[in-house]
Amino acid sequence: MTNEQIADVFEQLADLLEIQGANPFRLRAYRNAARTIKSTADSFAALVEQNTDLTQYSGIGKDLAKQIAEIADTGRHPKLTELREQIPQGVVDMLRIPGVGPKKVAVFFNTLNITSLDGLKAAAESGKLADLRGFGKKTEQAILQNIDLAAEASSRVSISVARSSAEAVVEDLLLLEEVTQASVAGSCRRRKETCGDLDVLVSCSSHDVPMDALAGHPLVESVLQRGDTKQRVRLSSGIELDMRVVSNESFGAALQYFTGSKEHNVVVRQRAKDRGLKINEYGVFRGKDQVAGATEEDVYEAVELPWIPPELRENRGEIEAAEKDRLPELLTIDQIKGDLHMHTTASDGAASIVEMAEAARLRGLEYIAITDHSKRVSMANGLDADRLRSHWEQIRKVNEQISGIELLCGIECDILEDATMDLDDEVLSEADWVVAVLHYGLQQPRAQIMKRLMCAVSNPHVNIIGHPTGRLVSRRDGADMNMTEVLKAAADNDVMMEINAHPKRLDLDDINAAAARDLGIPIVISTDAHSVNGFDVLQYGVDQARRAGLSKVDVANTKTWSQFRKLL
DNA sequence: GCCGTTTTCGGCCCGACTGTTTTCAGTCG
Repeated sequence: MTNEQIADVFEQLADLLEIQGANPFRLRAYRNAARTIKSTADSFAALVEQNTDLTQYSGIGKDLAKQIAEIADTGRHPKLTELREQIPQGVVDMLRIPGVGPKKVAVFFNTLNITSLDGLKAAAESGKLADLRGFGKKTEQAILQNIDLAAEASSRVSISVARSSAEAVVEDLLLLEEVTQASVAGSCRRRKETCGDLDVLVSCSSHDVPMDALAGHPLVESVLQRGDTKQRVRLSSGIELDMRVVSNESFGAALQYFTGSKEHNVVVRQRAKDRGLKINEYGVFRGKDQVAGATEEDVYEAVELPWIPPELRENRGEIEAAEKDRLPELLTIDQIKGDLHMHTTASDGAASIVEMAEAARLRGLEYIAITDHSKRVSMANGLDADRLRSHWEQIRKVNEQISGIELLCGIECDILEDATMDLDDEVLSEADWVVAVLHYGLQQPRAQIMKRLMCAVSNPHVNIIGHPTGRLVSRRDGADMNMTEVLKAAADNDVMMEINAHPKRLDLDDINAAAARDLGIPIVISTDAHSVNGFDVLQYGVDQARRAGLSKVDVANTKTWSQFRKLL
Protein backbone atom coordinates (compact mmCIF):
# COMPACT_ATOMS: atom_id res chain seq x y z
CA MET A 1 0.00 0.00 0.00
CA THR A 2 1.72 3.19 -1.14
CA ASN A 3 1.27 6.63 0.38
CA GLU A 4 -0.38 7.69 -2.85
CA GLN A 5 -3.02 5.00 -2.46
CA ILE A 6 -3.73 5.78 1.19
CA ALA A 7 -4.06 9.45 0.32
CA ASP A 8 -6.44 8.54 -2.49
CA VAL A 9 -8.80 6.86 0.00
CA PHE A 10 -9.06 10.11 1.98
CA GLU A 11 -9.56 12.16 -1.16
CA GLN A 12 -12.39 9.90 -2.27
CA LEU A 13 -13.90 10.08 1.21
CA ALA A 14 -13.76 13.87 1.11
CA ASP A 15 -15.48 13.99 -2.31
CA LEU A 16 -18.27 11.69 -1.20
CA LEU A 17 -18.81 13.39 2.15
CA GLU A 18 -18.87 16.75 0.41
CA ILE A 19 -21.72 15.62 -1.83
CA GLN A 20 -23.50 14.56 1.33
CA GLY A 21 -23.03 18.04 2.72
CA ALA A 22 -20.69 17.12 5.57
CA ASN A 23 -18.94 19.70 7.75
CA PRO A 24 -16.51 21.46 5.39
CA PHE A 25 -13.78 21.52 8.00
CA ARG A 26 -13.98 17.78 8.38
CA LEU A 27 -13.44 17.51 4.62
CA ARG A 28 -10.51 19.82 4.84
CA ALA A 29 -9.06 17.60 7.56
CA TYR A 30 -9.27 14.60 5.23
CA ARG A 31 -7.73 16.54 2.36
CA ASN A 32 -4.98 17.98 4.54
CA ALA A 33 -4.16 14.49 5.74
CA ALA A 34 -4.08 13.24 2.13
CA ARG A 35 -1.64 16.00 1.25
CA THR A 36 0.57 15.27 4.24
CA ILE A 37 0.64 11.56 3.38
CA LYS A 38 1.49 12.24 -0.26
CA SER A 39 4.23 14.70 0.58
CA THR A 40 5.91 12.54 3.22
CA ALA A 41 8.93 10.52 2.18
CA ASP A 42 8.38 7.76 4.77
CA SER A 43 6.02 4.94 3.81
CA PHE A 44 2.95 5.05 6.04
CA ALA A 45 2.36 1.32 5.53
CA ALA A 46 5.84 0.69 6.92
CA LEU A 47 5.26 3.13 9.76
CA VAL A 48 2.07 1.28 10.71
CA GLU A 49 3.95 -2.01 10.67
CA GLN A 50 6.53 -0.53 13.04
CA ASN A 51 3.78 0.78 15.31
CA THR A 52 4.99 4.35 14.87
CA ASP A 53 2.81 7.09 16.34
CA LEU A 54 1.37 8.71 13.24
CA THR A 55 -0.07 11.71 15.11
CA GLN A 56 3.39 13.31 14.96
CA TYR A 57 2.57 14.17 11.34
CA SER A 58 0.71 17.41 10.90
CA GLY A 59 -2.95 17.03 10.10
CA ILE A 60 -3.12 13.50 11.47
CA GLY A 61 -4.81 13.02 14.81
CA LYS A 62 -5.93 9.99 16.79
CA ASP A 63 -8.87 9.21 14.55
CA LEU A 64 -7.07 9.45 11.22
CA ALA A 65 -4.11 7.51 12.59
CA LYS A 66 -6.52 4.67 13.33
CA GLN A 67 -8.04 4.90 9.87
CA ILE A 68 -4.61 4.83 8.21
CA ALA A 69 -3.67 1.75 10.19
CA GLU A 70 -6.86 0.01 9.07
CA ILE A 71 -6.25 0.89 5.43
CA ALA A 72 -2.64 -0.27 5.59
CA ASP A 73 -3.57 -3.52 7.38
CA THR A 74 -6.63 -4.55 5.41
CA GLY A 75 -6.52 -2.52 2.22
CA ARG A 76 -10.12 -1.55 2.99
CA HIS A 77 -11.97 1.37 4.51
CA PRO A 78 -15.49 0.41 5.65
CA LYS A 79 -16.86 3.94 5.65
CA LEU A 80 -15.63 4.52 2.10
CA THR A 81 -17.20 1.26 0.95
CA GLU A 82 -20.48 2.28 2.58
CA LEU A 83 -20.46 5.71 0.96
CA ARG A 84 -19.64 4.31 -2.45
CA GLU A 85 -22.71 2.10 -2.17
CA GLN A 86 -24.88 5.10 -1.38
CA ILE A 87 -23.44 7.42 -4.03
CA PRO A 88 -22.82 5.96 -7.51
CA GLN A 89 -19.47 6.66 -9.15
CA GLY A 90 -21.28 8.56 -11.90
CA VAL A 91 -22.37 11.13 -9.34
CA VAL A 92 -18.78 11.66 -8.19
CA ASP A 93 -17.71 11.98 -11.85
CA MET A 94 -19.95 15.06 -12.14
CA LEU A 95 -17.55 16.89 -9.80
CA ARG A 96 -15.06 16.95 -12.66
CA ILE A 97 -17.24 19.19 -14.78
CA PRO A 98 -15.74 22.69 -14.56
CA GLY A 99 -18.22 24.96 -12.79
CA VAL A 100 -19.97 22.08 -11.09
CA GLY A 101 -19.22 21.44 -7.45
CA PRO A 102 -20.66 19.32 -4.67
CA LYS A 103 -23.75 21.46 -4.08
CA LYS A 104 -24.94 21.28 -7.67
CA VAL A 105 -24.10 17.58 -7.86
CA ALA A 106 -26.18 16.96 -4.75
CA VAL A 107 -29.14 18.73 -6.34
CA PHE A 108 -28.86 16.65 -9.53
CA PHE A 109 -28.65 13.45 -7.53
CA ASN A 110 -31.23 14.19 -4.86
CA THR A 111 -33.94 16.01 -6.80
CA LEU A 112 -33.59 14.58 -10.33
CA ASN A 113 -32.03 11.26 -9.33
CA ILE A 114 -29.31 11.67 -11.98
CA THR A 115 -26.54 9.11 -11.47
CA SER A 116 -24.29 9.43 -14.51
CA LEU A 117 -22.70 11.95 -16.82
CA ASP A 118 -24.87 10.63 -19.65
CA GLY A 119 -27.98 11.16 -17.53
CA LEU A 120 -26.90 14.68 -16.74
CA LYS A 121 -26.24 15.43 -20.39
CA ALA A 122 -29.71 14.19 -21.33
CA ALA A 123 -31.31 16.30 -18.59
CA ALA A 124 -29.41 19.38 -19.75
CA GLU A 125 -30.35 18.79 -23.37
CA SER A 126 -34.03 18.53 -22.49
CA GLY A 127 -33.84 21.75 -20.48
CA LYS A 128 -34.62 20.17 -17.12
CA LEU A 129 -31.66 21.73 -15.35
CA ALA A 130 -32.60 25.35 -16.10
CA ASP A 131 -35.88 24.84 -14.25
CA LEU A 132 -34.18 23.89 -11.00
CA ARG A 133 -34.17 26.50 -8.24
CA GLY A 134 -30.87 28.40 -8.33
CA PHE A 135 -30.15 27.29 -11.90
CA GLY A 136 -30.69 28.98 -15.23
CA LYS A 137 -30.01 28.76 -18.94
CA LYS A 138 -26.38 29.81 -18.68
CA THR A 139 -25.53 27.15 -16.14
CA GLU A 140 -27.23 24.55 -18.28
CA GLN A 141 -25.25 25.67 -21.36
CA ALA A 142 -21.97 25.67 -19.43
CA ILE A 143 -22.62 22.11 -18.29
CA LEU A 144 -23.34 20.96 -21.83
CA GLN A 145 -20.16 22.62 -23.00
CA ASN A 146 -17.92 21.04 -20.38
CA ILE A 147 -19.45 17.63 -19.81
CA ASP A 148 -17.52 15.79 -22.51
CA LEU A 149 -14.21 16.75 -20.95
CA ALA A 150 -15.37 15.25 -17.67
CA ALA A 151 -16.59 12.09 -19.40
CA GLU A 152 -13.15 11.61 -20.92
CA ALA A 153 -11.39 12.32 -17.64
CA SER A 154 -13.40 9.80 -15.67
CA SER A 155 -12.41 6.97 -17.95
CA ARG A 156 -8.68 7.63 -18.01
CA VAL A 157 -6.06 7.96 -15.27
CA SER A 158 -2.94 10.07 -15.19
CA ILE A 159 0.39 8.53 -16.15
CA SER A 160 1.57 8.80 -12.53
CA VAL A 161 -1.25 6.59 -11.24
CA ALA A 162 -0.95 4.28 -14.23
CA ARG A 163 2.79 3.85 -13.92
CA SER A 164 2.93 3.29 -10.20
CA SER A 165 0.15 0.67 -10.35
CA ALA A 166 1.44 -1.17 -13.40
CA GLU A 167 5.05 -1.15 -12.20
CA ALA A 168 4.03 -2.43 -8.76
CA VAL A 169 2.23 -5.37 -10.39
CA VAL A 170 5.18 -6.12 -12.68
CA GLU A 171 7.68 -6.00 -9.82
CA ASP A 172 5.65 -8.47 -7.82
CA LEU A 173 5.20 -10.80 -10.79
CA LEU A 174 8.97 -10.81 -11.32
CA LEU A 175 9.41 -12.13 -7.79
CA LEU A 176 7.71 -15.38 -8.82
CA GLU A 177 10.19 -18.13 -9.54
CA GLU A 178 8.30 -19.40 -12.59
CA VAL A 179 8.17 -15.96 -14.25
CA THR A 180 11.13 -15.31 -16.53
CA GLN A 181 10.13 -11.91 -17.94
CA ALA A 182 7.48 -9.30 -17.21
CA SER A 183 6.91 -5.82 -18.56
CA VAL A 184 4.45 -2.98 -18.69
CA ALA A 185 3.13 -2.48 -22.23
CA GLY A 186 0.50 -0.28 -23.88
CA SER A 187 0.12 3.46 -23.58
CA CYS A 188 1.67 3.35 -20.12
CA ARG A 189 4.94 2.07 -21.60
CA ARG A 190 4.73 4.78 -24.25
CA ARG A 191 4.36 7.25 -21.34
CA LYS A 192 1.21 8.87 -22.65
CA GLU A 193 -0.17 11.60 -20.38
CA THR A 194 -3.16 9.46 -19.48
CA CYS A 195 -3.97 5.79 -19.80
CA GLY A 196 -7.37 4.23 -20.46
CA ASP A 197 -6.28 0.87 -19.11
CA LEU A 198 -3.08 -0.93 -18.21
CA ASP A 199 -1.33 -3.73 -20.09
CA VAL A 200 1.09 -6.12 -18.49
CA LEU A 201 2.94 -8.88 -20.25
CA VAL A 202 4.40 -11.98 -18.57
CA SER A 203 6.50 -14.81 -19.83
CA CYS A 204 6.04 -17.95 -17.76
CA SER A 205 6.02 -21.71 -18.09
CA SER A 206 2.75 -21.94 -16.20
CA HIS A 207 -0.27 -19.76 -16.92
CA ASP A 208 -1.94 -20.32 -13.57
CA VAL A 209 0.94 -19.06 -11.43
CA PRO A 210 0.95 -15.42 -12.64
CA MET A 211 -2.85 -15.37 -12.97
CA ASP A 212 -3.37 -16.53 -9.40
CA ALA A 213 -0.76 -14.06 -8.23
CA LEU A 214 -2.50 -11.20 -10.03
CA ALA A 215 -5.93 -12.22 -8.73
CA GLY A 216 -4.58 -12.11 -5.18
CA HIS A 217 -2.56 -8.92 -5.61
CA PRO A 218 -3.30 -6.24 -2.98
CA LEU A 219 -3.99 -3.63 -5.69
CA VAL A 220 -6.61 -5.82 -7.36
CA GLU A 221 -10.25 -5.40 -6.42
CA SER A 222 -11.87 -8.01 -8.64
CA VAL A 223 -11.23 -10.36 -11.55
CA LEU A 224 -13.37 -9.45 -14.56
CA GLN A 225 -12.30 -12.14 -17.04
CA ARG A 226 -9.95 -15.09 -16.99
CA GLY A 227 -9.03 -17.19 -19.99
CA ASP A 228 -6.05 -19.32 -20.95
CA THR A 229 -3.64 -16.53 -21.82
CA LYS A 230 -5.39 -13.36 -20.75
CA GLN A 231 -6.79 -12.08 -17.50
CA ARG A 232 -8.60 -8.78 -16.96
CA VAL A 233 -8.89 -7.30 -13.48
CA ARG A 234 -10.12 -4.09 -11.92
CA LEU A 235 -7.76 -2.35 -9.51
CA SER A 236 -9.11 -0.68 -6.38
CA SER A 237 -8.19 2.65 -8.01
CA GLY A 238 -10.92 1.85 -10.57
CA ILE A 239 -8.63 1.33 -13.55
CA GLU A 240 -8.67 -1.98 -15.43
CA LEU A 241 -5.57 -4.03 -16.14
CA ASP A 242 -5.02 -6.68 -18.82
CA MET A 243 -2.38 -9.30 -18.22
CA ARG A 244 -1.25 -11.59 -21.01
CA VAL A 245 0.89 -14.65 -20.54
CA VAL A 246 3.18 -15.62 -23.42
CA SER A 247 6.17 -17.89 -24.04
CA ASN A 248 9.76 -16.67 -24.04
CA GLU A 249 10.01 -17.12 -27.82
CA SER A 250 7.08 -14.74 -28.30
CA PHE A 251 7.83 -12.21 -25.58
CA GLY A 252 9.46 -9.58 -27.82
CA ALA A 253 6.77 -9.83 -30.49
CA ALA A 254 4.02 -9.61 -27.88
CA LEU A 255 5.72 -6.67 -26.20
CA GLN A 256 6.02 -4.86 -29.52
CA TYR A 257 2.44 -5.72 -30.45
CA PHE A 258 0.86 -4.68 -27.15
CA THR A 259 2.95 -1.55 -26.71
CA GLY A 260 1.52 -0.02 -29.87
CA SER A 261 0.56 2.47 -30.84
CA LYS A 262 -1.86 0.99 -33.30
CA GLU A 263 -0.75 3.53 -35.90
CA HIS A 264 2.91 2.64 -35.42
CA ASN A 265 2.21 -1.07 -35.63
CA VAL A 266 0.23 -0.75 -38.85
CA VAL A 267 3.31 0.67 -40.55
CA VAL A 268 5.66 -1.90 -39.03
CA ARG A 269 3.43 -4.75 -40.14
CA GLN A 270 3.20 -3.31 -43.64
CA ARG A 271 7.00 -3.26 -43.81
CA ALA A 272 6.95 -6.93 -42.84
CA LYS A 273 4.45 -7.70 -45.56
CA ASP A 274 6.63 -5.89 -48.10
CA ARG A 275 9.46 -8.23 -47.14
CA GLY A 276 7.42 -11.38 -47.40
CA LEU A 277 7.02 -11.60 -43.61
CA LYS A 278 4.11 -11.58 -41.21
CA ILE A 279 4.13 -10.06 -37.72
CA ASN A 280 1.64 -10.94 -35.05
CA GLU A 281 1.80 -11.06 -31.25
CA TYR A 282 3.49 -14.49 -31.38
CA GLY A 283 6.43 -13.60 -33.58
CA VAL A 284 7.70 -12.71 -37.02
CA PHE A 285 6.97 -15.45 -39.56
CA ARG A 286 8.12 -16.39 -43.03
CA GLY A 287 5.46 -18.83 -44.09
CA LYS A 288 5.08 -21.09 -41.09
CA ASP A 289 8.61 -20.55 -39.81
CA GLN A 290 9.16 -18.17 -36.94
CA VAL A 291 12.17 -16.05 -37.82
CA ALA A 292 12.09 -13.59 -34.89
CA GLY A 293 10.10 -12.58 -31.82
CA ALA A 294 12.02 -13.38 -28.65
CA THR A 295 13.04 -9.73 -28.24
CA GLU A 296 11.77 -6.45 -29.61
CA GLU A 297 15.17 -5.79 -31.19
CA ASP A 298 14.64 -9.01 -33.21
CA VAL A 299 11.30 -7.85 -34.44
CA TYR A 300 12.54 -4.46 -35.63
CA GLU A 301 15.65 -6.02 -37.13
CA ALA A 302 13.46 -8.34 -39.19
CA VAL A 303 11.93 -5.30 -40.87
CA GLU A 304 15.34 -3.64 -41.20
CA LEU A 305 14.91 -1.03 -38.51
CA PRO A 306 16.82 -0.25 -35.35
CA TRP A 307 14.90 -0.63 -32.08
CA ILE A 308 12.61 2.37 -31.60
CA PRO A 309 12.01 3.75 -28.08
CA PRO A 310 8.35 3.21 -27.03
CA GLU A 311 7.84 6.95 -26.37
CA LEU A 312 8.28 7.64 -30.09
CA ARG A 313 5.96 4.94 -31.40
CA GLU A 314 3.12 7.12 -32.63
CA ASN A 315 3.80 7.08 -36.38
CA ARG A 316 4.83 10.69 -36.26
CA GLY A 317 7.99 10.32 -38.28
CA GLU A 318 9.88 7.89 -36.05
CA ILE A 319 9.88 5.12 -38.64
CA GLU A 320 11.33 7.39 -41.34
CA ALA A 321 13.93 8.61 -38.82
CA ALA A 322 14.79 5.03 -37.89
CA GLU A 323 15.15 4.12 -41.54
CA LYS A 324 17.74 6.85 -42.02
CA ASP A 325 19.38 5.98 -38.72
CA ARG A 326 18.47 9.41 -37.41
CA LEU A 327 16.55 8.50 -34.24
CA PRO A 328 17.38 11.00 -31.52
CA GLU A 329 19.33 9.88 -28.50
CA LEU A 330 16.57 10.59 -26.01
CA LEU A 331 17.07 12.50 -22.82
CA THR A 332 17.48 10.46 -19.64
CA ILE A 333 16.63 11.52 -16.11
CA ASP A 334 20.21 11.28 -14.84
CA GLN A 335 21.20 13.99 -17.34
CA ILE A 336 19.14 16.59 -15.46
CA LYS A 337 21.44 18.75 -13.33
CA GLY A 338 19.20 21.52 -12.05
CA ASP A 339 15.60 22.28 -11.10
CA LEU A 340 14.41 25.82 -11.74
CA HIS A 341 10.86 25.98 -10.40
CA MET A 342 9.90 25.21 -6.79
CA HIS A 343 8.19 26.61 -3.73
CA THR A 344 8.93 26.95 -0.04
CA THR A 345 6.97 27.88 3.06
CA ALA A 346 7.41 31.51 2.01
CA SER A 347 4.40 30.96 -0.26
CA ASP A 348 2.48 27.69 -0.53
CA GLY A 349 5.28 25.13 -0.22
CA ALA A 350 5.56 22.68 2.66
CA ALA A 351 9.33 22.82 3.22
CA SER A 352 11.90 25.50 4.06
CA ILE A 353 14.66 26.77 1.78
CA VAL A 354 17.19 24.56 3.57
CA GLU A 355 14.98 21.49 3.39
CA MET A 356 14.37 21.94 -0.33
CA ALA A 357 18.07 22.54 -0.99
CA GLU A 358 19.12 19.46 0.99
CA ALA A 359 16.53 17.29 -0.73
CA ALA A 360 17.61 18.56 -4.15
CA ARG A 361 21.26 17.89 -3.36
CA LEU A 362 20.44 14.36 -2.18
CA ARG A 363 18.81 13.80 -5.57
CA GLY A 364 22.06 14.76 -7.26
CA LEU A 365 21.07 18.23 -8.47
CA GLU A 366 23.82 20.84 -8.79
CA TYR A 367 21.61 23.93 -8.75
CA ILE A 368 18.05 25.00 -8.02
CA ALA A 369 15.99 28.16 -8.30
CA ILE A 370 13.60 28.98 -5.46
CA THR A 371 10.58 30.46 -7.21
CA ASP A 372 7.78 31.27 -4.78
CA HIS A 373 4.54 32.90 -5.91
CA SER A 374 4.09 36.61 -6.50
CA LYS A 375 1.50 38.62 -4.62
CA ARG A 376 -1.43 38.16 -7.00
CA VAL A 377 -1.73 34.54 -5.89
CA SER A 378 -3.04 35.61 -2.51
CA MET A 379 -4.41 32.23 -1.53
CA ALA A 380 -0.89 30.84 -1.87
CA ASN A 381 0.47 33.66 0.26
CA GLY A 382 2.24 35.22 -2.72
CA LEU A 383 5.11 37.64 -2.08
CA ASP A 384 5.16 41.40 -2.62
CA ALA A 385 8.41 43.21 -3.38
CA ASP A 386 9.35 43.70 0.29
CA ARG A 387 8.72 40.12 1.34
CA LEU A 388 10.42 38.86 -1.82
CA ARG A 389 13.58 40.86 -1.12
CA SER A 390 13.86 39.55 2.40
CA HIS A 391 13.13 36.03 1.13
CA TRP A 392 16.01 36.40 -1.33
CA GLU A 393 18.17 37.57 1.55
CA GLN A 394 17.42 34.25 3.28
CA ILE A 395 18.16 32.30 0.10
CA ARG A 396 21.55 34.03 -0.27
CA LYS A 397 22.36 33.20 3.34
CA VAL A 398 21.50 29.54 2.86
CA ASN A 399 23.52 29.53 -0.36
CA GLU A 400 26.58 30.68 1.57
CA GLN A 401 26.11 28.13 4.30
CA ILE A 402 25.33 25.07 2.21
CA SER A 403 27.85 23.31 0.00
CA GLY A 404 27.42 21.06 -3.01
CA ILE A 405 24.48 22.94 -4.47
CA GLU A 406 23.89 26.40 -5.89
CA LEU A 407 20.72 28.36 -5.05
CA LEU A 408 19.21 30.95 -7.35
CA CYS A 409 16.97 33.78 -6.14
CA GLY A 410 13.91 33.31 -8.29
CA ILE A 411 10.25 34.22 -8.54
CA GLU A 412 7.18 32.72 -10.21
CA CYS A 413 5.71 36.00 -11.31
CA ASP A 414 2.10 36.21 -12.49
CA ILE A 415 1.28 37.78 -15.82
CA LEU A 416 -1.78 39.77 -14.78
CA GLU A 417 -5.09 39.93 -16.66
CA ASP A 418 -4.30 43.48 -17.87
CA ALA A 419 -1.04 42.34 -19.49
CA THR A 420 1.30 43.74 -16.88
CA MET A 421 3.64 41.86 -14.59
CA ASP A 422 2.62 41.32 -10.96
CA LEU A 423 5.96 42.79 -9.79
CA ASP A 424 7.64 45.83 -11.30
CA ASP A 425 10.80 45.78 -13.36
CA GLU A 426 12.96 47.15 -10.59
CA VAL A 427 12.45 44.15 -8.34
CA LEU A 428 12.44 41.67 -11.24
CA SER A 429 15.83 43.04 -12.32
CA GLU A 430 17.26 41.92 -8.99
CA ALA A 431 16.23 38.30 -9.53
CA ASP A 432 18.57 35.58 -10.78
CA TRP A 433 15.70 33.74 -12.43
CA VAL A 434 12.19 34.89 -13.38
CA VAL A 435 9.49 32.38 -14.31
CA ALA A 436 6.52 34.21 -15.85
CA VAL A 437 3.16 32.42 -15.69
CA LEU A 438 -0.53 32.75 -16.38
CA HIS A 439 -2.71 31.68 -13.45
CA TYR A 440 -5.81 33.85 -13.63
CA GLY A 441 -8.07 34.91 -16.46
CA LEU A 442 -7.25 31.85 -18.53
CA GLN A 443 -10.62 32.13 -20.26
CA GLN A 444 -9.87 35.57 -21.68
CA PRO A 445 -10.14 35.93 -25.46
CA ARG A 446 -7.14 34.98 -27.56
CA ALA A 447 -6.12 38.55 -28.32
CA GLN A 448 -5.79 39.41 -24.63
CA ILE A 449 -3.99 36.17 -23.78
CA MET A 450 -1.52 36.91 -26.57
CA LYS A 451 -1.05 40.44 -25.32
CA ARG A 452 -0.22 39.07 -21.88
CA LEU A 453 2.25 36.51 -23.19
CA MET A 454 3.93 39.09 -25.42
CA CYS A 455 4.26 41.40 -22.43
CA ALA A 456 6.05 38.64 -20.53
CA VAL A 457 8.23 37.45 -23.39
CA SER A 458 9.39 40.96 -24.21
CA ASN A 459 10.19 41.80 -20.59
CA PRO A 460 14.01 41.85 -20.39
CA HIS A 461 14.01 40.24 -16.93
CA VAL A 462 11.84 37.24 -17.77
CA ASN A 463 13.90 34.08 -18.31
CA ILE A 464 11.20 31.54 -19.02
CA ILE A 465 7.48 31.01 -19.45
CA GLY A 466 6.24 28.45 -16.91
CA HIS A 467 3.43 25.95 -17.70
CA PRO A 468 2.81 28.02 -20.84
CA THR A 469 -0.76 27.04 -21.74
CA GLY A 470 -2.16 26.67 -18.22
CA ARG A 471 -3.93 23.46 -19.19
CA LEU A 472 -4.66 20.76 -16.64
CA VAL A 473 -4.50 17.26 -18.09
CA SER A 474 -8.04 15.96 -18.76
CA ARG A 475 -9.49 18.72 -16.58
CA ARG A 476 -9.09 22.05 -18.28
CA ASP A 477 -7.98 23.18 -21.70
CA GLY A 478 -5.19 25.72 -21.83
CA ALA A 479 -5.77 29.38 -22.55
CA ASP A 480 -6.64 30.23 -26.13
CA MET A 481 -3.39 31.24 -27.83
CA ASN A 482 -1.45 31.03 -31.05
CA MET A 483 1.41 28.88 -29.82
CA THR A 484 3.44 29.33 -32.98
CA GLU A 485 3.46 33.10 -32.46
CA VAL A 486 4.33 32.69 -28.80
CA LEU A 487 7.24 30.40 -29.62
CA LYS A 488 8.54 32.72 -32.33
CA ALA A 489 8.48 35.63 -29.91
CA ALA A 490 10.22 33.54 -27.26
CA ALA A 491 12.92 32.59 -29.74
CA ASP A 492 13.39 36.25 -30.76
CA ASN A 493 13.67 37.40 -27.15
CA ASP A 494 15.85 34.56 -25.80
CA VAL A 495 13.11 33.38 -23.48
CA MET A 496 13.09 29.69 -22.59
CA MET A 497 10.04 27.44 -22.34
CA GLU A 498 9.15 25.12 -19.48
CA ILE A 499 7.97 21.55 -19.49
CA ASN A 500 6.23 21.49 -16.14
CA ALA A 501 6.77 17.92 -14.95
CA HIS A 502 3.75 17.68 -12.69
CA PRO A 503 1.55 14.86 -14.06
CA LYS A 504 -1.48 17.12 -13.78
CA ARG A 505 0.14 19.75 -16.01
CA LEU A 506 2.78 18.28 -18.36
CA ASP A 507 2.77 21.68 -20.01
CA LEU A 508 4.27 22.15 -22.65
CA ASP A 509 2.95 18.94 -24.14
CA ASP A 510 5.02 16.75 -26.46
CA ILE A 511 3.88 18.45 -29.66
CA ASN A 512 4.55 22.00 -28.48
CA ALA A 513 7.85 21.00 -26.88
CA ALA A 514 9.01 19.59 -30.21
CA ALA A 515 7.90 22.80 -31.93
CA ALA A 516 9.89 24.88 -29.42
CA ARG A 517 12.95 22.72 -29.95
CA ASP A 518 12.64 23.16 -33.72
CA LEU A 519 12.87 26.92 -33.20
CA GLY A 520 16.01 26.50 -31.14
CA ILE A 521 14.33 27.51 -27.87
CA PRO A 522 16.02 25.97 -24.82
CA ILE A 523 13.57 23.78 -22.90
CA VAL A 524 13.73 23.56 -19.13
CA ILE A 525 12.09 20.63 -17.33
CA SER A 526 10.93 21.74 -13.90
CA THR A 527 9.15 19.95 -11.07
CA ASP A 528 7.24 22.91 -9.57
CA ALA A 529 7.88 21.06 -6.28
CA HIS A 530 5.80 22.18 -3.31
CA SER A 531 7.45 19.73 -0.90
CA VAL A 532 10.59 17.60 -0.82
CA ASN A 533 8.63 14.76 -2.44
CA GLY A 534 7.61 17.16 -5.19
CA PHE A 535 10.96 16.46 -6.86
CA ASP A 536 9.74 12.94 -7.61
CA VAL A 537 7.62 14.10 -10.56
CA LEU A 538 10.76 14.88 -12.58
CA GLN A 539 10.45 11.52 -14.34
CA TYR A 540 7.11 12.52 -15.90
CA GLY A 541 8.63 15.68 -17.34
CA VAL A 542 11.52 13.66 -18.76
CA ASP A 543 9.01 11.21 -20.27
CA GLN A 544 7.18 14.09 -21.89
CA ALA A 545 10.46 15.39 -23.32
CA ARG A 546 11.27 11.94 -24.65
CA ARG A 547 7.88 11.76 -26.35
CA ALA A 548 8.79 15.07 -27.95
CA GLY A 549 12.01 13.47 -29.17
CA LEU A 550 14.26 15.76 -27.12
CA SER A 551 17.90 15.00 -26.47
CA LYS A 552 20.25 16.26 -23.77
CA VAL A 553 21.36 19.14 -25.96
CA ASP A 554 17.80 20.48 -26.25
CA VAL A 555 17.26 20.78 -22.51
CA ALA A 556 18.96 23.67 -20.72
CA ASN A 557 18.90 22.19 -17.24
CA THR A 558 21.08 19.29 -18.36
CA LYS A 559 23.93 21.78 -18.30
CA THR A 560 26.33 21.69 -15.40
CA TRP A 561 26.25 24.69 -13.08
CA SER A 562 29.35 26.23 -14.60
CA GLN A 563 27.78 26.02 -18.08
CA PHE A 564 24.33 27.06 -16.99
CA ARG A 565 25.41 30.20 -15.13
CA LYS A 566 26.64 31.64 -18.41
CA LEU A 567 23.05 31.64 -19.68
CA LEU A 568 21.87 33.95 -16.89
C1' DG B 1 -11.53 15.71 11.96
C1' DC B 2 -7.36 18.46 13.70
C1' DC B 3 -5.29 21.75 16.61
C1' DG B 4 -4.08 24.28 20.62
C1' DT B 5 -4.87 24.89 24.89
C1' DT B 6 -7.95 29.35 29.26
C1' DT B 7 -7.80 20.51 29.12
C1' DT B 8 -13.07 21.33 26.43
C1' DC B 9 -14.37 23.40 22.57
C1' DG B 10 -14.15 27.14 19.08
C1' DG B 11 -11.74 28.12 15.00
C1' DC B 12 -10.19 26.20 10.88
C1' DC B 13 -7.40 31.02 4.46
C1' DC B 14 -10.16 34.00 1.59
C1' DG B 15 -10.96 37.15 -2.48
C1' DA B 16 -12.81 37.23 -7.14
C1' DC B 17 -16.09 35.88 -10.29
C1' DT B 18 -20.42 34.12 -12.24
C1' DG B 19 -25.05 33.40 -12.44
C1' DT B 20 -28.59 33.59 -9.97
C1' DT B 21 -30.76 36.54 -7.55
C1' DT B 22 -32.65 41.38 -5.44
C1' DT B 23 -28.57 40.26 -1.44
C1' DC B 24 -26.56 35.62 -2.13
C1' DA B 25 -24.75 30.84 -3.16
C1' DG B 26 -21.57 28.14 -5.48
C1' DT B 27 -17.14 27.50 -7.53
C1' DC B 28 -12.37 28.29 -8.21
C1' DG B 29 -7.61 29.03 -7.34
